[in-house]
Amino acid sequence: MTTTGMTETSAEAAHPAPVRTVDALADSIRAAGLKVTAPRLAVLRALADAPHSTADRLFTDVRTELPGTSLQAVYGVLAAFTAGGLARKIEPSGSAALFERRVGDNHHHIVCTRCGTVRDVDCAVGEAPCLTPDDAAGFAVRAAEVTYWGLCPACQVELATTLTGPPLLSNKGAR
Amino acid sequence: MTTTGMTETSAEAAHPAPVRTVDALADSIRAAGLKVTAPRLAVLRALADAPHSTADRLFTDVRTELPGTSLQAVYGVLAAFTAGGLARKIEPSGSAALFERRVGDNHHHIVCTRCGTVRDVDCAVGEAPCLTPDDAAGFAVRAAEVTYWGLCPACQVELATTLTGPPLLSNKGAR
DNA sequence: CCGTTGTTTTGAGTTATTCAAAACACGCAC
DNA sequence: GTGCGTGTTTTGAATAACTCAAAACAACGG
Repeated sequence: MTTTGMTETSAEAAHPAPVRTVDALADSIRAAGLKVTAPRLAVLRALADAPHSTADRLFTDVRTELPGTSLQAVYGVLAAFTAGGLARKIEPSGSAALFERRVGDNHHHIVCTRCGTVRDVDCAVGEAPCLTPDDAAGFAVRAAEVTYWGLCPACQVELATTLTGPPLLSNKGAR
Repeated sequence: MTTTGMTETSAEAAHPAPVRTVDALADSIRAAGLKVTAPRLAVLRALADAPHSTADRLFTDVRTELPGTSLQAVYGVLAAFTAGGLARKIEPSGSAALFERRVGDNHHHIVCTRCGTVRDVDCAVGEAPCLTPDDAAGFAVRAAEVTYWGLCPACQVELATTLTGPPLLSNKGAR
């Protein structure tokens, strides 16, 4: 655990309400051309509950409902999901990879520099956003990824009140 | 070296011509409030020669002119440079951290999904670019970082001619 | 129900990076 | 110029986050 918890606490409804019933989850897994298995269902549900989670966090979550699961299984499931378009992998600088159920929309992320919390941010520029740099140096651009860095509301408050300014970035498991 | 050569071959003049004379390099190090040492000079010069290099690549480069240098020293130097505003660290998904001499301007990067080459891209939207998302979810935004993904000119050619397609370097968000 | 093929477990390896203690050296004071 | 204090670098080792591979296992089409 190099950096922070980089996860969401709980009630973190994504814009499109995430599917949670077992059969709905199973359906989306099947729809991605994958076999439906217990670990996959568990990971997908954990992902619905806590977007922007690390593999490790998902592993812990999954273990509570499916104790026999291995970490490698979680990595495998996430790789399959990512390849199948069921999930998206993001890798903010300084943190382990985070996963979220992919919405197909192209949204971006804002990361708190202090506590590591991640939130979704809709693309300001509409559909294909910053997708066209002025000079792409001859590259055929396929995708653009924007990461915003800043202070989350909670950390703003903490910094404002706590004039005794100690922490700043890389605080431990402050969930 | 998990991925590819994530570096620049050679003649890769950054927009503002990089400083290369020993005393100029020394000056900028001093200006950052750091002691001038041989490893630091070597790393800074290597960085001028090959922007977007990994610590390991810089280590190799530095070794040719300063054989006694340790990898940890390079990491230390880069950390000091980054903290002192002499260099910038970028971490494209799937690759080790890359370093470049920071220009203070806010430019972004385009990464080839096939060979890993990185180029600078000026911000299309002017000074403070995509810095203001519509809804920042209450975050105090401090910075925005854009990463473009696509095919570099060379790889476009290779893919076009080599119809025998054994391509693709663990392709990222190619959607 | 059965076999095939895709998954998961088990066990081990790798890479990029960080930590810590001791040797060293830059550059200011004298 | 020389000595010294503090910042650097070397040396040595540890860690986090993944990845690889072989064997056990289980979905699901027939």
